[in-house]
Amino acid sequence: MRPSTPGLSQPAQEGEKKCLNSELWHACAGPLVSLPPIGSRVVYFPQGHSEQVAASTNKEVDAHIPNYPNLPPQLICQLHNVTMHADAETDEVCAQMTLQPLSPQEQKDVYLLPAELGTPSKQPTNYFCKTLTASDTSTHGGFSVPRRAAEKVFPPLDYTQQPPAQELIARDLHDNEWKFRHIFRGQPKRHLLTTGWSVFVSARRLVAGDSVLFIWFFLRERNGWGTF
Amino acid sequence: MRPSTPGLSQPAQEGEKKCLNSELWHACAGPLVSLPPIGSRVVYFPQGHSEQVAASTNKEVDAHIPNYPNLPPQLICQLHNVTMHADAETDEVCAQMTLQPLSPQEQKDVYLLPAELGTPSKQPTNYFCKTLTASDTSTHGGFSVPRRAAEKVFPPLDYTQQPPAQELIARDLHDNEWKFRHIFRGQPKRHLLTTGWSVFVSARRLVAGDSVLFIWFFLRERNGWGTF
DNA sequence: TTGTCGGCCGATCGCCGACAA
DNA sequence: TTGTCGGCGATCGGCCGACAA
Repeated sequence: MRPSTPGLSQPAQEGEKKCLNSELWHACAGPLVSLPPIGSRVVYFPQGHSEQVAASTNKEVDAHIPNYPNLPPQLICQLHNVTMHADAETDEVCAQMTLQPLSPQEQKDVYLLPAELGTPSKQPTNYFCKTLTASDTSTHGGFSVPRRAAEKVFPPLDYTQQPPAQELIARDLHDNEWKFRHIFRGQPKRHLLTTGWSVFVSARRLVAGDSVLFIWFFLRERNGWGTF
Repeated sequence: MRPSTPGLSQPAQEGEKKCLNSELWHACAGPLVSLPPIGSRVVYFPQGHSEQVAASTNKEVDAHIPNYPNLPPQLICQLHNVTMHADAETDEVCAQMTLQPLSPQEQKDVYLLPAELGTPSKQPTNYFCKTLTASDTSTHGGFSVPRRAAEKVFPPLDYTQQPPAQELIARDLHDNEWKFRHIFRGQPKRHLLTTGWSVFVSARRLVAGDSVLFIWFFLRERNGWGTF
């Protein structure tokens, strides 16, 4: 979670769309990350923020990032806005917060409410994560869906058809839409994603070892070998 | 030409390689751009540099770029080093200069030599530039070489062969090597680049309307509709 | 002179079950 | 249960000259 420069913000998303993306965002961020509610008070550490920005942009602090020597080491602020973001390339998630410093008088005015301690993030239960194999990412075929995963998070197939198959429409963190043919075939029978899968692999430049996360019909992919 | 932060520099290239790249760099920069010789004195404008960096990085000056209010509007400097650069994606060229401010006494010590006025850049004559057509960039075929261009800048073909053909090895601004099959065929006869051309087009993500510039056996491509 | 196209052939893609780990 | 492979049909890439602008 990388809070960005105070004072810059983007319009918040609203309605059902926000709820859905919020769940996907939290699934990617993991159970240890919780966001404070809007209106609550938070502590801002200018020095830590400055160092973090320097580290993440590979620039020297003194050369490119202004530091304000007369700022106190920590500032009590009120949280005005939170927006969730994800890197277009890697799907790394971060949150952007608009903070307003409180005057000493304002700090005294309000007591720390228990609600401001932050609510633990709600983790989705209907999801599965798989590390991609060489066969999954090769151009030779599609994606092998682990059986329990398919039964848990995909819509049920009509097993009276031969073979049972359906079209899945998934949406990633950036609201891009992906279509996959989901089929149950072979001997022994197994779940596969065929048509549409290779487009996704090449578009997101996935390689063996990367992971994909499916939540209901939403998905994201993640680079590297990390686990949830 | 975008001079970068003073005080940062990279090792200069030497020998024949530098000469070749220097010529290619000047061909891309155009006839209006000339570089001052090393050791000469130049005037540095901190305010203009700061604004230019802000514009090119789309950031606000006051938010991310330190300005030094007690700097004079212009600084007489001595040029210690010049290195030529090109954007890895677009081949946009720029030069990086190491400048050292001169003390008032040092400024008096030397007279402005005529040599310091800068030598006009030497433009290559053996080159050609072509704006890519739909056929040039489609996957259906190769690249149509304008006849006069082929005769002027490509090595002469052996017309006793049937058809006359040869392998061209070209090197771009970044010292990447590209191989093309150059053939003279068809009715009426014309020069074409076939094998190897599509690899170049997809690697540099060229589309119709982009331009390519060939100099002897060296080449670069340029995005957009600009002309030389 | 050169941009676009149909023809054609080989390479690759991608869906299938076989098979074994 | 699922990762990899051979088989094979469909699609695409890319080289050719025809033709016209």
